[in-house]
Amino acid sequence: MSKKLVLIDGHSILNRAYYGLPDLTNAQGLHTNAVYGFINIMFKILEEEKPDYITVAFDVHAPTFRHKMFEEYKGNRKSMDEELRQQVPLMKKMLTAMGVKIIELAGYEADDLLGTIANRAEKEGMNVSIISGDRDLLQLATDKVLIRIPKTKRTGTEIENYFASDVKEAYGVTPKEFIDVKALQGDSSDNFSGVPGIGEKTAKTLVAEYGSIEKIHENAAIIKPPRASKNIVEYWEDAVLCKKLATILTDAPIEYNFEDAKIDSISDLYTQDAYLLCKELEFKNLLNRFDAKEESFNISELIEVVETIEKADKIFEEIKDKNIAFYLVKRENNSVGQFNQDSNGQLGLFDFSTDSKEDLFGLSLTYSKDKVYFIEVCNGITSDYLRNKIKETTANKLITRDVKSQVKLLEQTGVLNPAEDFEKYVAYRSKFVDASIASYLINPTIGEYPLDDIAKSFAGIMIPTQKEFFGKETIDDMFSSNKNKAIEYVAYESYIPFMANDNLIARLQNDNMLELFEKVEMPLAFVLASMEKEGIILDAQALKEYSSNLDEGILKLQKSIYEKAGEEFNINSPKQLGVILFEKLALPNAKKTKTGYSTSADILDGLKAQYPIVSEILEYRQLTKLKSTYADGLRNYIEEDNRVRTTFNQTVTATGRLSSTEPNLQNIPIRIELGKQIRKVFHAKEGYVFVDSDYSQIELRVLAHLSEDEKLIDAYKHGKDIHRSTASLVFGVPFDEVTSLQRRNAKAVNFGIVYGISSFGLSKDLGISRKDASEYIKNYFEQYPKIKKYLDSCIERAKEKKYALTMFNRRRPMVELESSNFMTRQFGERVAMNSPIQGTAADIIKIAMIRVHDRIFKEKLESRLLLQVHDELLIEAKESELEEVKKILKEEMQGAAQLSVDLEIDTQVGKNWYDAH
DNA sequence: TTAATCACG
DNA sequence: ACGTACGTGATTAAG
Repeated sequence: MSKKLVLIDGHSILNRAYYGLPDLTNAQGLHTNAVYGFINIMFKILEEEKPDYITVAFDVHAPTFRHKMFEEYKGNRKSMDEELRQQVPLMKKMLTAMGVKIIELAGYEADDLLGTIANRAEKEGMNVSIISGDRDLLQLATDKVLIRIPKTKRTGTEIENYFASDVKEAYGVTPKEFIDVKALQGDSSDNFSGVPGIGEKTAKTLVAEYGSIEKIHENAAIIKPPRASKNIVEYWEDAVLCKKLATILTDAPIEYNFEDAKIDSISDLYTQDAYLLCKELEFKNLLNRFDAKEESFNISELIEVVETIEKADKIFEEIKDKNIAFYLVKRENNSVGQFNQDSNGQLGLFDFSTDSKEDLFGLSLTYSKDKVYFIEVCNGITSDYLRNKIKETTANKLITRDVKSQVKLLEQTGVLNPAEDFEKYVAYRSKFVDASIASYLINPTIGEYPLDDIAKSFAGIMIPTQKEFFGKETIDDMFSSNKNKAIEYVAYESYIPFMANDNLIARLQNDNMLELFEKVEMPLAFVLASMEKEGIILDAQALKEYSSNLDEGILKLQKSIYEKAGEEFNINSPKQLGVILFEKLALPNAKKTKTGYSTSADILDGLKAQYPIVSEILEYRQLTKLKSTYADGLRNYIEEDNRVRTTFNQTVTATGRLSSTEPNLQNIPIRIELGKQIRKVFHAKEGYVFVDSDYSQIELRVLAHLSEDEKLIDAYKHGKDIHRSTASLVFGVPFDEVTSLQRRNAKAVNFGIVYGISSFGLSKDLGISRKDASEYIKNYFEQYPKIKKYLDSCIERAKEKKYALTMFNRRRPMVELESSNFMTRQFGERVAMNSPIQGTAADIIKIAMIRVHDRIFKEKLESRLLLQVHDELLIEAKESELEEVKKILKEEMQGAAQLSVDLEIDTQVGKNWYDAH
């Protein structure tokens, strides 16, 4: 049987894959989509054809012979995207790792090499498949050489196949004649124009009839249409050149030995090197193909289930000052309780009733690389026994994942009270290492750090994702349906952090973030655990009344809007609303979004003065927002002790800020009075008051410090109104004569500076022309030259280092700055300016939180930190401790960082959050 | 699940 | 000529 050769047009397929797939990047920010797509196409072909030989041809970047001839024609050939360019060497590396033969030759395009090798192979009696996205290659088709063009469709990759007969059938000309067609017709992508007046159709007809441009030329006198007849003579020299350009060489002087391209089976490609590279590039799906090659890692061989207290005791005794990794496995159903539903299906109060005294399934414990213990809650091994053993252990480090949840489980019964022995608490706290927080610091732009990612990136171990492992089952389900499998997964929970630890710490050290990790993020997790456990009182009754009051207004507005619209529709649907406003009522200034008209507040704002229906819609939106998100939304989170407990997420934001979910207590209304009223339902418990402190303009102060701009520093040192001071400088008026409009504009400029200013953004915010906005910015930078210099340096440094940096060495990887897309690059520049400022402010308040929290415990106070809202801390303070708490907030918030300007805070006290802010 | 909108710093 | 302010999360509609 004849042998089979697969030839791949490297750049063409890489290009196809690049444009056919969404942008993919790995944790290091390498773009990988083209490589990924290429490999998928290649394996699909290989599996289908099972060839004996495989070779990939690439263009050489130096100008090639044919390319040189094109040069004058190809002046505007589009340069390759940076994201794609980066992937060319990566692709070659991957192919080399897989042992796939690569050919390239200076002076020749990949086409020429493909043509040449195909020609030689055919002469040796082989069958050849050429894989390319480029139809020019159709000229190479014969009855032994198959041209295959992959098309990426929604349903997957489909491939068009052409032997010589198929070319004839599809295009009406033979492969050789195909060249002549192209010579006449020209090629816009290669940018040569062919013979004027001859397009696709005429070219095909003529070539089909006469067979070549030479024959057409000979018969020029009699061919139709007349303009073709005339032009073929007039532009004959061009036509000849075009034919030469369009002809793919089949005799390039390439050294090539078929034996070098030989593969015995597809599995030859699954090498260890390729495996490691796929792992580095995070090609998860591809890794499955390597299963056979991979030395299989099977955790079940390492697991020992411990079911007696004697054995458990012995294990804990063995631990001296080793590192251990642990993970307490919670019973979801029992420990959390559940919401009751009322007759309307509304979620109501929280039910804490539970059948079992035990809230844990057990403890997953690792302290060496070849053993994982699962100590099960049974036979006298209680949940509290496990908690106490962890708390009392003399281990050096306590490695875990999601330390905040683990700490909350450990403190369930309040065994370790920081107030009892503060020093002991701090020593205990400093032992913890959280693998997810470490991963977050190393790359904060991912937002989630599942165990399988940590395993892959830092322990070099492939494990299933949680979803792959559990599917739709919960851990509780699995413990009852397939206990061994459940134990297998929770074994990973301690084993992976244990195995990843050294790499994580080394990486943090290498990136100068070990101090940030140990002194800020890890202690902060304990502070957050305490805050989450405390919760905050919400008055459900008051909330209900507030909601009913909103209902009245909403109904009224709804009725009036329907009347003015002349029909009933869903006001909440931007789609329906857009049609009513901009089609039925024909309002001006319609702006399109992807799906219809934009009905956002900034569009509607411009129309509300002329159209009463618009202001009613805006008001309706306000009221329904307040009702659904806040009045009714918050009510569902009230637990039976009247408190709401948010979750603070420490590993989501790219800048280092916290976020708050379920419910989000960082976006409670304040800007509009009606919304602000909601804060009255957040109140302090009996005998306590709220003390609320917020940093005054922390981001601008951070900017003053980082930029060392004397004028800004000076203004703060003299306690000047900063926006007025900016207005005075930017608009060139004496400080005392600044108008309120000037001050407002200056304030917007100051905000803009922090966001990474653009004239467009500023003009939109202020409703002024872009020209005026540019003028403001220009003046600003003239007055504050060091700020300009500083912001420029942020971009420069980010470009050089590929990350932005805060004062406390927090990093934000920056991939946008290298983008080929203008918009993305601009965004990258704004981010490079904003991240150090927003991030440093985030660092400072985190430090402040730890200091405040620790002072409270050191002084054995009963006041507690409840909430953080980016630049604000809310404390529930015992009335008798009020003065001390105010003192603590002032000292610890102001002392959190030493800047060249003082950190100032504003503090207010009140029985509820409305009065305290 | 995604897009649009709007609440906060 | 491009088409944007930085960082979040919840709700709703609609595919």
